[in-house]
Amino acid sequence: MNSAQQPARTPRTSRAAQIVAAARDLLEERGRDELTMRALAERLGIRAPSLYKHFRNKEAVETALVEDGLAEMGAALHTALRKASALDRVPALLAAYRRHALAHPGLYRLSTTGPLPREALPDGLEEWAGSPFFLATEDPHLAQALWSYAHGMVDLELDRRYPDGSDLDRTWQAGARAFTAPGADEGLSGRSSPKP
Amino acid sequence: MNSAQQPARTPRTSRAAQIVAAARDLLEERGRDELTMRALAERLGIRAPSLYKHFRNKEAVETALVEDGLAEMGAALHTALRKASALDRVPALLAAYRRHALAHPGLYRLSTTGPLPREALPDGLEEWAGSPFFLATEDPHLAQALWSYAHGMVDLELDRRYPDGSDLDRTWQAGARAFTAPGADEGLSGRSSPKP
DNA sequence: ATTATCTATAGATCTATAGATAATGC
DNA sequence: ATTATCTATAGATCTATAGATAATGC
Repeated sequence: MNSAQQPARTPRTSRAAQIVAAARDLLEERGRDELTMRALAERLGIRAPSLYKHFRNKEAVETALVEDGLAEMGAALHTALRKASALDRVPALLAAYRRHALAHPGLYRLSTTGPLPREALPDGLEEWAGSPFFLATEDPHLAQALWSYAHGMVDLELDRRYPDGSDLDRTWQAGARAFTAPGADEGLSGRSSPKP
Repeated sequence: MNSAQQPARTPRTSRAAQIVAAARDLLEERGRDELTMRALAERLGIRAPSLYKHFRNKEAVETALVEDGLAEMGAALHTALRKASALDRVPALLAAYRRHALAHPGLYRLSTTGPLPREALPDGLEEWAGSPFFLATEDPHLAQALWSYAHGMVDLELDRRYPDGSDLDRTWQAGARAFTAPGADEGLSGRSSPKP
């Protein structure tokens, strides 16, 4: 299981890094639909066609953002696990997941919605980002379920799907309890082992 | 808790119903971005401006689809609960949720993604559709967590975010076990009660 | 009479390429 | 020399309104 090093990142020229930074600001401030090549250029004080000297197309800009999103979420989760006591791994992981996602909702959405451009991402990044869930539980299927739970909570919270007055802190707690209850970890003893 | 009658639906002229049916086919066959007023008209053999005699705008067509999506998911879940034995409620509910969502992925996505047009939906429909989760567990917070789990699983499955070779049947089982493990239901005795 | 449809069109976008010009690095 | 930027523009869309014409219901 990959808990060690973060995989190597795709190199970026400094101009490309500036463009990605501006794209990210735009994404967080104005949302995904308004992340257009025109708006991005305008924010950088250049004309849209100039962007194409740095990125092949719009998708390449988005892929760079997805890469950042996965890497940063992975870093947040690995850090949370490292700091947690052995008994508190699941709640610590969930808290870090929620905090990170809500702090960067645009990037979270971009990197968790729709098809993942796996060919264009660094090898191992996706697995590394998800591996904390597999380190926090015994059974890999339970790990996938836990990850799905965290994603579902964040997704619904970002979309304001919970009724007004919901006490989401307590809902997160209830989920954490379910995933750590005695017996949650048991059952079919892990025959097949899904990866993150 | 609203487990009884499905709330009254918004009335539709027969032509409006045909338009919604065509919109739904388009949504399932070609996806959300390709659900345009032009494509919809073309599928019906008319010109796009004619649609505006039946729906105020595109959003109104989408709201009608969301209404159908919630009502049908609610019906599927209520039926599943009704048929399940008292001990099997959680797994039965999860199985029905998954089956229904995967059978109508376009509609599922449309009705669970982005802001919900609550003002334009029938009163009580959203609550009724979600109430089965609250009937399947004791603690309302656990119910919200269970709902979130189901949504997260479906969302990631539809987006093919699980690694190749994942045995999702077992992942669903692991989650169901977690939410029914002894102790999952316990903890803070329900002080505040979120609604579905 | 009323309703459904049509044509024509306004008004907004977007992504991306081609080729010219300005700025920078050796 | 090479790289970054610019202007100009092709080529696709979309949603929605206005006003004319055809179809339908009393």
